[in-house]
Amino acid sequence: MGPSATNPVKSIEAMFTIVEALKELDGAGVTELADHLELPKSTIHNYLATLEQEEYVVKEGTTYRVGLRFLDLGAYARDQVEMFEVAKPELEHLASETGELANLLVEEHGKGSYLYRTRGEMAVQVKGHVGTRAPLHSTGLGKAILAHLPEERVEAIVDHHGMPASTPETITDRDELFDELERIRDRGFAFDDEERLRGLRCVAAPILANDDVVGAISVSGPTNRLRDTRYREELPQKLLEVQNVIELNVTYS
Amino acid sequence: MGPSATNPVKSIEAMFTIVEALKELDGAGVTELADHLELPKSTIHNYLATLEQEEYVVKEGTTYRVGLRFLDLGAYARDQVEMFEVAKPELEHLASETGELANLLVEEHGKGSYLYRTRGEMAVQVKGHVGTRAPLHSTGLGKAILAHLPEERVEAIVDHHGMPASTPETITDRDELFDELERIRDRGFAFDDEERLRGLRCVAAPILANDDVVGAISVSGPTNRLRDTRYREELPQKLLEVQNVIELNVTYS
DNA sequence: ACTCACGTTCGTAAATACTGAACAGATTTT
DNA sequence: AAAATCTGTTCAGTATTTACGAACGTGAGT
Repeated sequence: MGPSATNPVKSIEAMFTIVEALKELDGAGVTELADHLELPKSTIHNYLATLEQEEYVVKEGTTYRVGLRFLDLGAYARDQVEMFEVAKPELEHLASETGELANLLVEEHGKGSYLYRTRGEMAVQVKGHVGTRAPLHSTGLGKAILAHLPEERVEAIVDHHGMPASTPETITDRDELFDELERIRDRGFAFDDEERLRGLRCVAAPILANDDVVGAISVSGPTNRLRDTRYREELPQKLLEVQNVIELNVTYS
Repeated sequence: MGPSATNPVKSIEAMFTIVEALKELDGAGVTELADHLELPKSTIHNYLATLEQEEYVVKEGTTYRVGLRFLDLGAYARDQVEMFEVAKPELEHLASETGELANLLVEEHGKGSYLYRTRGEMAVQVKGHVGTRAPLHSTGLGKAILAHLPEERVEAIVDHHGMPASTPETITDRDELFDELERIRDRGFAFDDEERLRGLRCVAAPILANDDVVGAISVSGPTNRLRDTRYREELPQKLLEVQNVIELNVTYS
């Protein structure tokens, strides 16, 4: 799962530490970053100057910021996911029909990456932007994916990432997770009842292409609006219709 | 414009060369990349292994691909641009009202970065994804931005990037560009008559916040559909309405 | 069974990145 | 107005680290 390089290029590790700190701090100056990371000013300066030269970081006066060039690479990576272009309009349809938030997630390095999120009329304000990574075991989307991954991969993922609780409802027991995954396989879709965020429910379905999971889609909204038959039947049905359309278009293209 | 670091970290330069090659080749193996970049296999291997360890590159069997983690940084950088959230729904409105392609561009490092593109019913198929970078002098969006940048910055940008022709219509003469920029300032918006792509016309307007350009919006479509009063009056008017809404929301927020 | 292509490991020579101290601007304090 | 204190930046030497070729391991194809 977490393959560490035998001869890692340390400068690259350091660089990402710096860029991620720059993100965390919402931009920072040389001194501020040096203090934060406990590294010499001159070192930080060299890295930032290099990153600016490569145009991956922007310098505004005395503060450095994460640059848009990462969006070039990131959006490229997203477009490489075949399903994305097909799923996008379908999710928009789903969001506007349900009025809630519709999501698309894919697995990478044992975590989930949101490829797309689109809001319906009444949708909750989303916290994480596109590209955000989330644990698989504590989201409906993630569970839908795990349910269709080979068992040894699921084992490996859980071994490596653990099962940290996001809310009191998060599944933190291994056996319980495997039971849940079986239920999801039987049922064809997953529920997420405040397992990731308090007050947020979610219905999710996997996207399969030739028996391989390529991602998952979901609709999420506040618990008080997602309940009874709307939560249990209506939304799942709408979701499965969209799932079907996407799968058809992905498989034959 | 192109500030080269005094003590650049060469490994970082090399890393981006490798990642960008990986993008260009749409994923590649160690040997293929080594041949392409004329570097030893073992070197490439160390870089890719490091990038994978940091989860910025994905390994599928024997080929390495640009990973979605770049999307995390990229989407973050995009969300940092205040105007983005405000402009997004307005552009969607613009696209659906005109049926054409609506765009949002900001300047960074003397180039334009597309932050958002959304298609109306009849919109041309876009070639570049979000995040793509384009020259400023040869696009309507770019010219709209240049027109409101301090003259010395425009000089510096042109000095550094030159004025390469994309089509026969591209402005390649410095004086001609400055004349055009003045026309754009007087008029309040820019035309792009196949200067970037043959057969594609475009109307663009700057977004100003406290007299500073923060970006530009546009509508673009095929020349045969964008002509006469639709091109000269209708679209500009719609564009300026949207510009107005965005500027109001950006300035007071 | 052999070959060929691939990715990977390893040890070392040589390049280079890291560092603290000194420098240069800006801004704030006195 | 001078001084103190921020800021980012430069510099040069050493010690680390990277880059490299050759050898290795693995799997596919013949």
